[in-house]
Amino acid sequence: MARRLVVKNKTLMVEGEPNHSLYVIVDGSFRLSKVLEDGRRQVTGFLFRGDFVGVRSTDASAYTAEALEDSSVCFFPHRYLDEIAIDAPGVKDRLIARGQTEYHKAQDHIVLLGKKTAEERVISFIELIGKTIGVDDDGRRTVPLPMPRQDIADYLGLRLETLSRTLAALKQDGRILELARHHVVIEI
Amino acid sequence: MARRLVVKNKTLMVEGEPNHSLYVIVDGSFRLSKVLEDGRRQVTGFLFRGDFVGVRSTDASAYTAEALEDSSVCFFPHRYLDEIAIDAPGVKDRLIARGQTEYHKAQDHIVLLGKKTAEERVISFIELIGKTIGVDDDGRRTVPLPMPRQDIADYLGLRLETLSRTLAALKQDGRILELARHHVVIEI
DNA sequence: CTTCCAGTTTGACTTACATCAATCGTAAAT
DNA sequence: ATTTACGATTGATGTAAGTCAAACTGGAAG
Repeated sequence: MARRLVVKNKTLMVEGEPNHSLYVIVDGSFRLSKVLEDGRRQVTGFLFRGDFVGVRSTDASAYTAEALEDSSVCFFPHRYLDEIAIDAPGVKDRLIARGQTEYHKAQDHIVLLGKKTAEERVISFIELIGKTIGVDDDGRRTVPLPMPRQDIADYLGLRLETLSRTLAALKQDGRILELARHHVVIEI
Repeated sequence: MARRLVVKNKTLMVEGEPNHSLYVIVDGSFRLSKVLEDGRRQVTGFLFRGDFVGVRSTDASAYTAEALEDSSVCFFPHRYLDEIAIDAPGVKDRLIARGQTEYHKAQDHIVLLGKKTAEERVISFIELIGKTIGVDDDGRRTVPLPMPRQDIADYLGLRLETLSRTLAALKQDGRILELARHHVVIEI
């Protein structure tokens, strides 16, 4: 099981370029994104400790994966993975299960983008990140936001000004207890 | 390989209810959707001949799958599928590959909802459906639209009035050659 | 400690799409 | 052949979010 360190803003995988390894995030966080020809960027997801990326070998990755902070990953070249799978039959079942999990997350993202208002999107986002990497203490949950506002806006399909105003409004009426650049605190 | 007929508007699988079979669409078409508690509905995808649904056994399906027209499917209960997979080792690889394909389609949908204008969404939709079930003839592609306008609007994250106006505008400036309830014709 | 500056927030104004409300078209029922 | 009814279209108006622009902030560098 080889390890690799990925420093902040470096890519693990680039949209359109080949990738022949499966990665598991051991520590840190990543942003997944796709860009349209004219440069508009959509952030399609964030990865944290325990998440997978690169489940299939491909000559043209569907998205770019970039480190939001200095991070470390485990990687398995697919050609070795096939050998492992022969000895450990459960591996493929777990890859299928993982793929379904990712697909279901994508579907939730689709619902968020298709049907929710700006306020609902921001609340859903905080809850989503909070569930994954939030830290609970005394009825309060501190939700780290390792990504810049522009990334959150691009994930939520909002302009960053709208995101900023929405966060301010949520703080204003007490639905966010504490609001800072790299974290928010909410009630559980 | 058991067959099953599904008449128009009947469900193959219901959000929140258990499902223990893998289905392959043999003929016809299906709509995948999820609803929020307040009834807002997001159509997350459409399935056509050759598509899979129900890749994993689950006690709570992530979405509802309904027939857009009288359709037929092949189904494999997962408990039999495991036996098949032992004899045919390639099966699981194909399921993993199929899962990735679905995930990539979901990512394209996310980009559409997050970054595209109403006009771009409608054009992307027609091209997407056209690639899958369009019929080409003499430089023209007839794209069947087996689903009602409301389904298309819910897929594109638009109101149906906006969809209708956008289609009319595309017809107006010749980007759609022919526009009818159940099909459009475009240049290839 | 002070300056710098990218990231963020706030303000003023605009717009794309939503909403509300008729009206139209067409395929099925009488 | 006429009526019905539901899906689709069109029209008038409203609004959430976008755009453009200026001001603020807090960590990094000197």
